[in-house]
Amino acid sequence: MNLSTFIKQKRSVSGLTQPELAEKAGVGLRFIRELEQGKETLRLDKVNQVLNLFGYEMGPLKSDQKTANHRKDAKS
Amino acid sequence: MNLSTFIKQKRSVSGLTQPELAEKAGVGLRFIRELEQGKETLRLDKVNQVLNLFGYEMGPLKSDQKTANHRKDAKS
DNA sequence: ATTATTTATACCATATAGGGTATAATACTT
DNA sequence: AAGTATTATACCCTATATGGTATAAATAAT
Repeated sequence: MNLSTFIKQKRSVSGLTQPELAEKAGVGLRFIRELEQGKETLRLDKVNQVLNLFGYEMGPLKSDQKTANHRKDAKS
Repeated sequence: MNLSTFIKQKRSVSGLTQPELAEKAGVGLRFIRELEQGKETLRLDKVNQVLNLFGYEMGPLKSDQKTANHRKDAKS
C-alpha cells in the first residue's frame, strides 16, 4: 500500500470529494490531486495536514513493512 | 520519536558525519541539517532518499504509534 | 441520451525548499 | 589551552511545489 492509495481509501470511506478533503485539510485542491496521483516531491507538512484528518501522520517505516492495515488479509 | 532524532540516531550509529550522509544520500548538506533540526516543510522524496540508506521510508502511521523502535523500553 | 457530479489536465503566479558557500559556534582530541 | 573536526547559522540563487482557475474528461444519476 502506498501513500496515494492510502489516502484515496480513507477519503472514499469518509465519503468526501477531493474538494471537500482539500478544504477540511486546509490545502489546495491541486495538492490533493497530486497526492492521490502518487507525486513524490510533495511537502511533508502538507501531507501530514491531510493525514491528520484521519488520525495518521508520516513517519519512518522499515522499507518492506506492510503499512498500518492491521489484521487484514494478512499473508500468514 | 520524531523524524529528526530518528535520523540523528541512525546516522551516529552508522558513524557518519552530516557531510558524509548528505553525499551518500545524494542530497545537499543543508538538507541534512534542516532534517535533523526538525524542519517540517521538507520534500518527501528527499527525506526518503536519506531514509533509504537505512532501509526505511516514510509512510502513514497512526498518530500515537510508537515508531519503529521494536521491543525496546516497551511501556508494558 | 442528458444532466450533474466528480476527477484530471494545463496554464499562470508566487512563495519557498534546496543547493552552495562562507563564517560562527560547538564538540572533540591531544 | 590550542588545534582539529563537526555542526549551526546566514546569505544568495535557482528550481519547483503549491494555490488558483479554467477546461476537459470521466463517472454517476435521472
